[in-house]
Amino acid sequence: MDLDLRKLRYFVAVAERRNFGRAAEQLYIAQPVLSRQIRAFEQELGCTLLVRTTRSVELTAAGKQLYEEAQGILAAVATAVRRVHDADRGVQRLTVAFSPGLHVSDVIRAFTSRHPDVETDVVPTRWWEQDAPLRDGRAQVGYLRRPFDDAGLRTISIGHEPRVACMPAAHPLAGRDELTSADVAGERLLDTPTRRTSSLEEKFELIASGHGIGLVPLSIARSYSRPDLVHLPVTDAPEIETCLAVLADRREKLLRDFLEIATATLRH
Amino acid sequence: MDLDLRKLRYFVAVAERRNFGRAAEQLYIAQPVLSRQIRAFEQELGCTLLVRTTRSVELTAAGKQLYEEAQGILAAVATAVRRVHDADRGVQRLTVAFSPGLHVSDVIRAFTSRHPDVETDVVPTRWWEQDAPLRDGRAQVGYLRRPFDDAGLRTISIGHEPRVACMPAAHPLAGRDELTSADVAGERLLDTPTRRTSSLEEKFELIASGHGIGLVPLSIARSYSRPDLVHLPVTDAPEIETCLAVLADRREKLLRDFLEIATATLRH
DNA sequence: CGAGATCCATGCCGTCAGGGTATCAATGAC
DNA sequence: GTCATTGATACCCTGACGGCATGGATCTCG
Repeated sequence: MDLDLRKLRYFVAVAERRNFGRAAEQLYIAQPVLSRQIRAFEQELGCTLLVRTTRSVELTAAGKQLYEEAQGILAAVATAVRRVHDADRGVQRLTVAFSPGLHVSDVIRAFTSRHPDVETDVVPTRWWEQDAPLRDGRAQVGYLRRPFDDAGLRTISIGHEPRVACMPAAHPLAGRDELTSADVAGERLLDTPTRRTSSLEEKFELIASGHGIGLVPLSIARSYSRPDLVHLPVTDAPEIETCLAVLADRREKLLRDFLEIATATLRH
Repeated sequence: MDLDLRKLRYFVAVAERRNFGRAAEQLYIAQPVLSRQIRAFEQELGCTLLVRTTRSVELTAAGKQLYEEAQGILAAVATAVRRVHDADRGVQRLTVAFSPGLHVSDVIRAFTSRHPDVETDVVPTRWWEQDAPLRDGRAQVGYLRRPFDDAGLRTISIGHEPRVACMPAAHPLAGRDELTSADVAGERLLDTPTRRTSSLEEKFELIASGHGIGLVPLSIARSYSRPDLVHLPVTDAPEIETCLAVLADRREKLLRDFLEIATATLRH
């Protein structure tokens, strides 16, 4: 829970050198200090990180895991500090999250041409937690595909796309040219994405293995075409919605500008 | 640089409450302590985070930025601790990075059916730094599309895909049915992805605006089709390669198993 | 096999960061 | 003008972190 970054850095040094003395030297502290700190760290975490003999130091499974996690944490801290300094110098920054298959470059370009001083960045989301980057502060605005967890989010619909029904090639309906929602009403639909059952790809996996049929946006169906699946237009299905989303309590001018530019850009 | 997580938590508490007294109460420390800690934190960072009057506390731009960054950092720390405990209890874990447009579910499924005890996860990469998740420990194996920075990586080619030439609809060659590499030899090619100039989308942007033509994998071309771009097969172009990549010094059995299953799964 | 080298752990000590209490100063409410 | 609220300052104490000296274990080498 309460993890100390200093001790984490110490651990990383030992993990990389596999030698307390050299690590201590590199850290500009005395070796006994390092021994104690690492031991204290292990006690705080409640598990052994290193197997020491007088001749060797090896990582336990927990130690290996921690070493991997440490990379990301320390990198995140470093970029955080840099960005805070940037912000202090007046640099503005906007990060846009986008879900698989969505295109954001038009809007990013329009936005940066209007705000050349603002640092922009994009970050891909995972299909089953599209809202995560917005909620944990990695992004301030998202291009997301419904449905997603929109509690606490303000959303603006920015486009529709036909849904197509996706089913195994061997499915009774697969021979048809097009379907109506009445046709698919009797079928088992795979719609709600959950962590375990469906990344986007796994959704197609489930469909291919006969667990049901899916209604997916046309562009996604096109890019994920597989020989064992067929896609059929559903003539009267409600179109699928693409949204802009921001945290509901955000009111910054920069965000308003982005939303305005984004919605304006869309009507070509 | 050397950021203290305790102080970061303190800052978050104040940022959320916008009140030192309440924040201190929530943190179970005395209010004067909190005042001093925050001030020390500001001095360490070298910039002001909060504007205090006796009646109100407001965030500066730097403070807002830090608050956003803090969310991600503290979340990352929490999951790191959880994963270390899991690893200590013997839970194994494998995270697969995949570049836009690649499909990993077949292999993930095959792998999890062989190793039901192993926690698997996938993480999308950004087009212009496909190797990043491998290098910072967020993933142990990647499904990447060449070219990427493979220094220190071990790669296994797992597939080829035809390249198609992508150019503006107004381009002289756009009327042709297909091209040879001789046709594109005289053209300005946009190939190396760099941070500023090209996310995948921005690459198409550049192409559309006449900065050159691109050679892209067929499946990508299909999913990113736009009215102002045309895609033409290049009959004799070398096919584009999809790779598995792992850090060169990784030799874990789990990784070897994954690579084996992955290569076996691919030859259907 | 014994001497020396190497390496991590332990004991003991000093310093300073972090936490507590008491109190002041500034501001807004009435 | 009085009082409540809130952040800052002053002063003290405890304990974590660092240093040094040294012990104990193991490997190497003659």
